[in-house]
Amino acid sequence: MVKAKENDTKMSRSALRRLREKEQRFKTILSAAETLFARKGYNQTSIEEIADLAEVSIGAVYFYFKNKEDLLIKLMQEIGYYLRKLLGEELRKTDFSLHSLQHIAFVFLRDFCLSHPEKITIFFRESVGQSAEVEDQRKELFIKLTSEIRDAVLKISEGLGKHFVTESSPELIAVCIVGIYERIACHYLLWQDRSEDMMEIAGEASSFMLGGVSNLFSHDET
Amino acid sequence: MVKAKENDTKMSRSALRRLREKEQRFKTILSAAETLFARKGYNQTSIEEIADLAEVSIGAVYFYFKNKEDLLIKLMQEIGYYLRKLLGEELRKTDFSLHSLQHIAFVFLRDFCLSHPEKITIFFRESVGQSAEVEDQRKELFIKLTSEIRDAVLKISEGLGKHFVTESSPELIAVCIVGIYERIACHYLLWQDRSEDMMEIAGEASSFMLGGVSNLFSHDET
Amino acid sequence: MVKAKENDTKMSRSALRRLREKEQRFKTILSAAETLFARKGYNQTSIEEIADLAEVSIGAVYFYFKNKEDLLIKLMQEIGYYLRKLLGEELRKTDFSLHSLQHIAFVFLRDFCLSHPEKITIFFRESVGQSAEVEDQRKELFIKLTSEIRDAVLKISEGLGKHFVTESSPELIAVCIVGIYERIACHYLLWQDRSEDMMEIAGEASSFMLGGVSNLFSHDET
Amino acid sequence: MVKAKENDTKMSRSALRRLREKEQRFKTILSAAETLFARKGYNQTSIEEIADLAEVSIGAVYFYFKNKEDLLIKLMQEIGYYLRKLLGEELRKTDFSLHSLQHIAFVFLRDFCLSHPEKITIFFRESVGQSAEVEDQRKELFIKLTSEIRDAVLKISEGLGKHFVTESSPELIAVCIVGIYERIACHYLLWQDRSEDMMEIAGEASSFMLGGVSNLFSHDET
DNA sequence: CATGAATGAGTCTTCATTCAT
DNA sequence: CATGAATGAAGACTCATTCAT
Repeated sequence: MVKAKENDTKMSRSALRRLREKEQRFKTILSAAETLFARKGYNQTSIEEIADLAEVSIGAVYFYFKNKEDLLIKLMQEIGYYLRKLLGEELRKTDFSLHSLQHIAFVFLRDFCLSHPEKITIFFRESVGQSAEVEDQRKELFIKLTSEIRDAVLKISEGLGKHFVTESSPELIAVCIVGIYERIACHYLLWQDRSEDMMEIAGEASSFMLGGVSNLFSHDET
Repeated sequence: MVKAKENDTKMSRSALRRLREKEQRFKTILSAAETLFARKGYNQTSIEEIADLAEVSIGAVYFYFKNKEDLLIKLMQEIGYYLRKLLGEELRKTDFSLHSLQHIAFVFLRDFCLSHPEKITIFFRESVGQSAEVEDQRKELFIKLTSEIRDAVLKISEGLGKHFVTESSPELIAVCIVGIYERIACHYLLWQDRSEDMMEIAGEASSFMLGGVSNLFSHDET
Repeated sequence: MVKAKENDTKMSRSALRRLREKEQRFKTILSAAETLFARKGYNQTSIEEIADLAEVSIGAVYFYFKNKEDLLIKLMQEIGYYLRKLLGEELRKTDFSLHSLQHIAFVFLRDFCLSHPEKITIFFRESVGQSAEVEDQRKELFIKLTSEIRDAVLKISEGLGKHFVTESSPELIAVCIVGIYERIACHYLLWQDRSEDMMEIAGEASSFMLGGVSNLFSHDET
Repeated sequence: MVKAKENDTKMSRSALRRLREKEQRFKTILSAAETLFARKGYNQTSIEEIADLAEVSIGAVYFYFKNKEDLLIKLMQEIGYYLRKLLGEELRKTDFSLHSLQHIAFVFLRDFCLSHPEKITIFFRESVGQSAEVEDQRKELFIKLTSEIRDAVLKISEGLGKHFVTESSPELIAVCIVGIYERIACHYLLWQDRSEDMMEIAGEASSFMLGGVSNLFSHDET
């Protein structure tokens, strides 16, 4: 009995280790893909190159991922998960003032864009125009982000005791905010390397954003 | 002499006709590429399909265009030329009031996005992440658009006798405006088909934009 | 000694159980292969699928069978063994009249073809044109079957006190008989599903067969 | 006018030559595939090998044939066309006596099997068990052959003023005949090389066949 | 100039087989 | 013995591009 128990523990240990190793492999391959997709572009990267960088065989890539497209989709999911977790944490801490919107935008630029240039490259460039499935993934993530920002905007307005000019204003505001920060990331980080000026840019951008939001508050109360 | 002249005239006539035919061919092929790139995607479209749709031979495509990438670049140039002409005309008519900014945005959505869905598909999706050269073309167009908007914003501020908080504000404002309208086009036209609501959306979007611009006006002047 | 004996008995018991289990495993895997080869085709079936259906690991398949080809060969051997046992039993019961030939054919169609559609699929279709070794196996089985039928035909002719036109007639007769029943199985069972009409078909087929055999009896005696 | 006509003729000439060359290419590639499929087997032959033997590029193979399977299907069609033309000519010449059946069988063995060993290899071995589409092609050809023989048998019986035991007898007879000659071809040509004895075998085989046919004639007529 | 047949490098993908645990 | 992750050779197939006619 005792021995069996010991065996059990032993097996569970080695099984756990195997599981950990599998996850590690998965991550290593995904990370290699991320690096190469960002560096050379999705279409210009071959599975063989990914396998080489991850120091595994071609077959291993296909053991962990259905095909090349799957790598990109999984990468998008990971990016989406990371980004939404990051912003979600900030949203949860928020005091529902306009200031908190500024803070979230700031976090997006500093902790996502500046810290993970490969991720924005993939999200804003390499995942565009590849295939219907990837496009769906992209669209879904954008829509989720937009609706989360819309909800935050709505809550902030409630916190301020204000209404918007129309019912659909919060969504439009969210779309505008997403657009602003997407373009800032592309313009100042992917195209020009203005990393050092980013915090200054972020400041003005949040002024712009807040001006935009304020302008859609309804004035017909009290 | 006379004969030569006759010949000259003759040649010039047929030469002109040939020239016209050549231009026509060029346009037909480019138009076929536009249609297919927008419908099936750049990577999923083969030269043969383009030749078929344009009712020319594969060789003809290569006579008028260096390679497949060249088709996309020429298409981007055409789109860029068209868009800048469209916006340029509006900018020239402007009275340099904030209202004129609204008008330009309106024209962009109505006369470009709504009227040419294939063009925005190519510009905002199919031309992304393809190759360094296409990316450069995209970047260049974006930067030109941005700087034109920046100049307009600057002139408007001068017209209003106002300054911006920093010297780089006009550029940032332009980046934000471009971002807002790019995302609106993607979100409401490529992803959701909200063509009918577009004018309403345009109204709120311009409110947002104007609020953003106003918020970056410097307040330290008498 | 006693203890050793006890141990021996013990080992022999568990060894027997193990042996039984091993045989069971072997059969389970072979049966899974049979099912899948018949359903999806040999080339379209992967070892993994066989392992899955047999509820064993890929490694287990390779423990019991040298390689994929070996599975097919073992399957052919099993089919051959089964078929020859079936026909052999009938041949042993025979009274060496022409009637017994009829009976054997009948047994072939009813107890082999109708009862084991997967076996005829593999024997008449999936084992064809795969590899030299499989082809050899097929050939060997066909030749054994043919020579058994030849021997039966010979004995029957002796029983009837007749000779054949040439010495090689019995073999040719056997070849013809095998061909007739192979094609009947393919035509009426694999291609058309005429299972219900099979017994009627069998009747006429045996008339044909007997007519063929009779026609090769030599007439130059007494 | 005259010149135009000349030009026309010229173009038509070179166009014709091109057309001939295209057909030639097609045949060369198909012939290379036939040789290799028969020699090494369908699965063991790569497109590259076919291209090499035909002295064309891999791309050329794909220009003329949709894919590897298409090569096999086209080959089967060609074989089927050839075989049916061969037998059809004989059937047309027939005097609708039992003797003509013998003749057709003889032609099949001599002019098809003996003269085109690669064709029977592909038809009786390499086209078996490859894919649903190839199997359909095979089946269709077999069924056409069978029904042609059935019709011939029917006409012969009419010529002899005889009936068969059942309405479906002619079809069964055709199935048996096809089976007999298929197996003879496999047994004596593909497996054993009994080419020299073929004519002798053919003689006995036709005796067998005729015996079989006669045995299915109905006896209940005056 | 126009044609479209021909090229062949480049990639993805499969899967039988192995072997460390 | 059993497992199943890992291997990597092999092959089908694509398609942008060229060039002889």
